[in-house]
Amino acid sequence: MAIWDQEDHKDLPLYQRLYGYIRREIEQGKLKAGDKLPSVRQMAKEYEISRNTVETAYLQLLEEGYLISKQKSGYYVEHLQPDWFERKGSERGKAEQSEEPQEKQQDKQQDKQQACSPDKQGIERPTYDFIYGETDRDAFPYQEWRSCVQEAIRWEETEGGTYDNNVFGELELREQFADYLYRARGITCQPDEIIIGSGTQQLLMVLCQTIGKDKPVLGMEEPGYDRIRYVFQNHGCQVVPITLDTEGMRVNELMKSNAQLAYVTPSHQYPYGMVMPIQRRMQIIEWAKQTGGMIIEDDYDSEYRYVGKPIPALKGLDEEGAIIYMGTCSKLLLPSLRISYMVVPHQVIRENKQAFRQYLQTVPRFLQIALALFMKKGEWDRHIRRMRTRTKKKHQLLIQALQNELGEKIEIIGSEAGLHLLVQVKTKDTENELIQKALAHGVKVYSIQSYRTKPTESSYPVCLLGFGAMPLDRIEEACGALGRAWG
Amino acid sequence: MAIWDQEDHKDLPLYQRLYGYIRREIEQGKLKAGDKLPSVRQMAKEYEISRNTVETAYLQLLEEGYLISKQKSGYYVEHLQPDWFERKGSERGKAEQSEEPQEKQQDKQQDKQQACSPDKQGIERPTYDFIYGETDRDAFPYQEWRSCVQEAIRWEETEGGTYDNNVFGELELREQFADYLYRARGITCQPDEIIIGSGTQQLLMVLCQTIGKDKPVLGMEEPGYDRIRYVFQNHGCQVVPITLDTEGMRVNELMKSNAQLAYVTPSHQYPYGMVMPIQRRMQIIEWAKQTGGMIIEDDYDSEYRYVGKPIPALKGLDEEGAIIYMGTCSKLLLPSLRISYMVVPHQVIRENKQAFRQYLQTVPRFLQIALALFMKKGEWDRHIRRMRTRTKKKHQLLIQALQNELGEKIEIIGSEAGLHLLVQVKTKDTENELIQKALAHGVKVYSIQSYRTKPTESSYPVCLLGFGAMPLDRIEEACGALGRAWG
DNA sequence: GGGTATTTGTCCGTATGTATG
DNA sequence: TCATACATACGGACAAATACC
Repeated sequence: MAIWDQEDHKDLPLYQRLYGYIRREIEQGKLKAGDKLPSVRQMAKEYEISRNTVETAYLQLLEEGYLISKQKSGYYVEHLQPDWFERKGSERGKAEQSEEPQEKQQDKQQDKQQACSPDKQGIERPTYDFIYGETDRDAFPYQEWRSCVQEAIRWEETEGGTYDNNVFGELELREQFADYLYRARGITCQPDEIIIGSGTQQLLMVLCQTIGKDKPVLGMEEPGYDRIRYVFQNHGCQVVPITLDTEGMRVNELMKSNAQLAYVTPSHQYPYGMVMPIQRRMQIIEWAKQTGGMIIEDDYDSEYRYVGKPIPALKGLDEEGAIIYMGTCSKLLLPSLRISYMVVPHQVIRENKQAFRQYLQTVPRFLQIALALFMKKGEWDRHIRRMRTRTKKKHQLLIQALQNELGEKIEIIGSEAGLHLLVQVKTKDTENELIQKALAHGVKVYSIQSYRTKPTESSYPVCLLGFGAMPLDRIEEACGALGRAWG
Repeated sequence: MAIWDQEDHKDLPLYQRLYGYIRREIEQGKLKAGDKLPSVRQMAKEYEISRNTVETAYLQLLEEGYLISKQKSGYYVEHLQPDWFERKGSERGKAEQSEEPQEKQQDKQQDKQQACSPDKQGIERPTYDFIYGETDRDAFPYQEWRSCVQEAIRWEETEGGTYDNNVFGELELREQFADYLYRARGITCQPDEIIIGSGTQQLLMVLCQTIGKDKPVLGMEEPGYDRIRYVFQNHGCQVVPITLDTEGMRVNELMKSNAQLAYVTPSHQYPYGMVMPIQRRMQIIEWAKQTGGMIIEDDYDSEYRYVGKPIPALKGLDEEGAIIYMGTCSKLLLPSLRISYMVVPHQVIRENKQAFRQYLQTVPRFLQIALALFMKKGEWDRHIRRMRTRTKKKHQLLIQALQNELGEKIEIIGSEAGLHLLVQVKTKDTENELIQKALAHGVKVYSIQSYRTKPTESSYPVCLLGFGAMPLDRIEEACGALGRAWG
């Protein structure tokens, strides 16, 4: 692998990548005016590419004035006017500011409503929407899905007896989940420990109304997902915010609280994105052991990891049966499918069986069957692979584009996994101002204020950018607009 | 015969077989990271297939991250992440047995657990099952339903924008419900007063956590549906049982209680089946007016009425906005579809909008669209008529057969509507003995004990017979067996 | 160093069999 | 029976990358 190849788009033609590399070297001053480039033959040999490829790149640079060629001597870097790049940037900056005055009212309304996280009710559609929680519907294998659904309905018509109906969910699907969790997340569990439900909120409601009744104090990451917090609060739980450090939830704080339940996102904290390292994991399990508490692990994001090894679930370390694991199909398939699941330790199920059975299954049966078929046929695994490669590209491109456009002005937080990242902007603007400015340039980014129980003091404002639903080919444009908005 | 063809299923498409072959080669390490694959043309020539077939296979591998492509150079094997799908569930199969030899115990437990209503987990299937809550699947227009589902998925794929997602449910479906409620139930409401949810329990949970928070005392019919009562109780509501007379809930009792909420089934009380006459209806509305209380009207059964005029919903009389109406598709279509809805008065929605929005919609979107299509095409109305005549026949036959077989020994309660009736047996046997005797003759009938908060004193035992799912031509046989069991 | 032929990925339209209504 | 839609399979054409002389 060549040096100039590393960070670039793999799908560009060779000669263009080489061209881009050399151009950047020149623009960044690593190659100075008058420097001699390696000969075409040399370059070709070094990087094991054809001479013609090198030459095409050189010729393009020649045309654009980056190089000059001296006959029978070599290619040399041209003397550039010093402020050339700057001018290019500044002209663009001014051009597009005239767009503001339309949408202000709307957004003020929205702010009031924004007790809750991103609302999809927005009336006017921004040009670029970094929404979180939607998926890339183009990547979804609708064809296979349709055929699975068809097959499932047919199955229910002909073979689906009345009697197999199960409040925990269809056995076939629970078997598939158990198998997947073992293979991909390092969790060993039995199908009868799995409960299926239509969304994490709904499953948490069931938990609150069963095991949660005698555990009314919950420790939750601060900041953390508001829609989760509301569920607990609306059940009369006292939610104790536990702050974060770089390793995730501060278990020391948890220890000092009188919480009997803890809600954590160890694989990829929401929204900050840190991964809980092994020591901290041991520590929180130790907390559960000492206090008899239960841990709720929300693995909402697990399919998306881009660097390093996949992080096994916390649940994989659980030997005491103190962890309830929650997974979802919303991020991988379609959020509108409404299928989630949780793994509840045997003993907990046994002790609360009666309580769990009070609640009817909420996921349509044929849908469960359809998903089980989908998984059985390998479409699930296939889709994971597909989404991972697809999303990885977006992820890389987004980070690169952000750095190109805003460079030193921003810091990117939580960028190894998942479908979102945080951007901290080094500015005196408030978060709201940033969001408004972005919107004025047609870019919608999101606040994380509703994820906090207390407003932030100090430090620079932070915005959330979800890129799961953003088309690959619009990311650069979107970041360009963002650059103009904030630059 | 190609190599990659040997062991594979012959029925798979060519490109998928090639895809699977190459994938296995990579997973087994025969093709290593960085290896170059034969060019599309080479591969095509070698196996005598079209280039595009090869290309399709390569593209799929590309999407899923097994390969990377270098423009005009070739396809290469990607560096795989170490242990994502390595663990093929070999060990897992064995683990499953470690599970206690529980199956049998379970059922003994179950009898005790029957704090909850009929559980569909029963292992041995009785010859005749008067189960309640299932529908006649033979009557369901699967053909039309499949096509609606197909169309809905296709719609979501092509036109289903991200932005119309609505926590209350899809507008199209809410419009259809509003229209139906007006035509069939005498209810005038706006689509934006309707909230869709996956079952009455789930909708009640949302209610409990929103408007129910400051109304913690609920009056409920005694006896009444246990699964409803649990929801309220598990939310910390105090459930005050209000006894019945022949006109339904005794509103006088409700007046004397300090309830701020009342749960009623005025069209067809569950399980006793009486209809609340107009005077009583006025009375309960008056109660709401005086106390500022809210009424929850559960119209679970409304489509099935066999004698006299259809009874309009209580909600139709509501001028104060004090009634929340609940309807469901479980009884008419399939219970496993999990679609219900409620009509919440404008003012209540307004006052609690923020709270309602905390909860994501739980019914899959495509399913909502499918049902909306189903209704739009007139299939819903058609199906209602079909089911009504069909069920009416069953209903008449059942009553006649019961009287033939058991005549004076029994009294039939609540037999003008619905999908179930109660049979009171003039005997010294206990309810449990009756159920056991019936079961010994292959007939399963159900207890209503769990619907009471206090056990019955006095009077003869009562059993519940649901006939919605019982085939017409088996009713007489079933009653014959019941006659032998109890006669 | 230059020119040409070949290989390569990619995009296009088209024909066939099948399932559905 | 006919019409439609769809997945599958095929070959032509093009431009980029490479190989060869």
